Amino acid sequence: MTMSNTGGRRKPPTIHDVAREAGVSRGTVSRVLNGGHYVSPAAAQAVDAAIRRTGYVVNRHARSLITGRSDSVGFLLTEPQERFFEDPNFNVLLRGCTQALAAHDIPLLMMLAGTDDERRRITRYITAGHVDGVLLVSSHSGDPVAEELRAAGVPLVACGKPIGLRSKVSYVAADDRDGARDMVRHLLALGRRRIGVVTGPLDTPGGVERLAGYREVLSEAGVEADERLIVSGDYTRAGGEAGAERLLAQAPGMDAVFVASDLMAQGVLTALHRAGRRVPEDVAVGGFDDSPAAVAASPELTTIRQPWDRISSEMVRVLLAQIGGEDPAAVILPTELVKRAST
Amino acid sequence: MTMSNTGGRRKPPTIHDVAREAGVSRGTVSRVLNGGHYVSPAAAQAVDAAIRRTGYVVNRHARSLITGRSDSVGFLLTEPQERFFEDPNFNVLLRGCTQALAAHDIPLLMMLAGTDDERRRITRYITAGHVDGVLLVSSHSGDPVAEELRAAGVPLVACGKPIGLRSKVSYVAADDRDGARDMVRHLLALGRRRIGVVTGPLDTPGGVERLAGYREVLSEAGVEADERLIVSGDYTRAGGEAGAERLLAQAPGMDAVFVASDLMAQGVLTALHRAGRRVPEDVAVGGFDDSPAAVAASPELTTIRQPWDRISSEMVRVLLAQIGGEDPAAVILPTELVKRAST
DNA sequence: TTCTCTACTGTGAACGCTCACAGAAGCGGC
DNA sequence: GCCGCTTCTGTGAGCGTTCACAGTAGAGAA
Repeated sequence: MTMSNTGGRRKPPTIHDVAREAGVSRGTVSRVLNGGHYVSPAAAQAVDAAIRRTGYVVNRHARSLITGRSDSVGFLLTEPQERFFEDPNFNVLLRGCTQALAAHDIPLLMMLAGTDDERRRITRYITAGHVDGVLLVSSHSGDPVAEELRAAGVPLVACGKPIGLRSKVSYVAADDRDGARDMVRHLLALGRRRIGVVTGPLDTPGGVERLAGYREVLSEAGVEADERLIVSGDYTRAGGEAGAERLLAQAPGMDAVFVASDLMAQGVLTALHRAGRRVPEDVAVGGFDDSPAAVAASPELTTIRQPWDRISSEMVRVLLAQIGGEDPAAVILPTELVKRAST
Repeated sequence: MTMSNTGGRRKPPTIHDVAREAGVSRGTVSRVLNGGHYVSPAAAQAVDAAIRRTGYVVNRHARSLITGRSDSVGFLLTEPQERFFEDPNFNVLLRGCTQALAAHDIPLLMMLAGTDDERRRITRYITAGHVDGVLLVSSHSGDPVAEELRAAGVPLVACGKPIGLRSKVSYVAADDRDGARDMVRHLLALGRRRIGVVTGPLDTPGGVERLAGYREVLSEAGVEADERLIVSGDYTRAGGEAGAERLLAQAPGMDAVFVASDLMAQGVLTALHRAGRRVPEDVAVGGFDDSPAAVAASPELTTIRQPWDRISSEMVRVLLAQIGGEDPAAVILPTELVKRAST
């Protein structure tokens, strides 16, 4: 009964083959596979050896069919994908989540819900139980998908604090407000007093929180607030450029700018350069993110580093806990001021 | 028999429920689900209605268990992940593949094989039949993983032409050589004659092919070859900078450079600027990729656009064909010259 | 009428696993 | 001896689907 090796794939060994090979029953093999409780050392060893000899790998479909779990997790990206897909942080996050899940032998399923059609398909897919939980990456949080999935009882962890949701949603986020405070304190320590800010979109938690941190520190320091020093941006390079121009027009005496993202900060640098302002001599510029854009800029950007590697591992940790039955949780992680040439 | 809606997930309807609801047998429902052949219009309609009423979604695990297919595909990234994860093209590719697969209702599983450990785990996972096929993104192609998977009979499509593989591997690639030819012809048409080149790594197909295109056009045009005009780079910004410096030292009379990637071209611009050469007046600079770096550069880069969206959709098409039993195939897609300010 | 062919439908078996349960074996205490 | 308890093992059932097969009904041909 020889079988050709080329072309077709050979039928893989089953738990039954392993049991026969090890001289035990299916049940015993299954117990070894799932933690090894109530198995004699001799049996466990025989099974391990048989698994190695036969090259057995568990059939996840058969397992899932009976357990009801899929042992897989969705990585869901909603809404304006362009913004994310150009964001290098997205890559770090994706990689971190994939690796953290791999350590638990859980595959990550990529899901994009840009259009309404996709959103419906994916919601259906998820609520049908094809994944055990969802890692949600959404920009304008307050996402309807999150609400819907939570209502269906799907374990869910968002990246960044969701705002305006009624149901309780787990999330992991960097401490945006504290990062902003650090940056503005740094600018104050350099002797700057007319500090402008280009915020992120104010329907995002990052936009709101970073601005709040800015206001807090200035008010603590007794610097009078000046709304002309505050403009809002959209996290794009062009938005940063436009924001800086507006600031220069409204508040020519500005001696520093806190920009809510590195990409926007690049635009700010361009605009300042064009206006003949030297950085950092005339105007100090602080970014946020510590993205590759920060070191690509000239001068290199002082910025706030978000702990993306920890964010991803925490997201996975919280999600798995929730799948295991624990309650939703929020995790806020500290940021770090990275000093470079622009301040 | 009411059931709490909050908290636990309700047990989903099965094909049996649908059959009962529609007044037909499981077999008929299954036939409707899988193409609807040999089903009367009346029955098909009744089943469709029942599916809608019950909110039935097929249990993929049960299906996979019996069909032996997983109806899922792996997106495998091997080796130096850093290079890829910083490459915006990676994002476009990932998104394109995800969407193209979604159209066939096939989930994409993210797989990273950076370390040897991961490589082993993933090879095992794949050959165990947990995915039906693999989309391979590998830098230094000639990848051992590709060979191993092909040997195991796993359908596989590589992004970019694999080199030095014994087994026959499908691939989809942009026409690197032709793109290079277009760029060099463009530089010649501008009257440039001392045209330098910063190549990609010469163990990658892109590195080899783009250099070949350069040589071809110059020899066709009767321009004498000068090895001092050729330096090799590594696709990084710093590598581009170093390459340009070497070119300026070896061939000061150079009036154009063809750079094998936009990121390197940014470095080239920096070096030229430092050396006091004006772009494009003194030295014209052509890039490759049309990445965001191309428009971020100043002056904006003339470059070669690779059709990433088509590359991803073709990869999926070829892979699905191969899963369907067709032979491995190679697809080469045309590139496009994008003229901007640097030439 | 009868036979054949096509279009359609229902049924049991099987996919590979886990789970619940029953039972065996060993041990100590009465 | 019997009992209970713990540790370990094997067995049958069943998860939700597809597939092969058997069977029915109706149309058309002989």
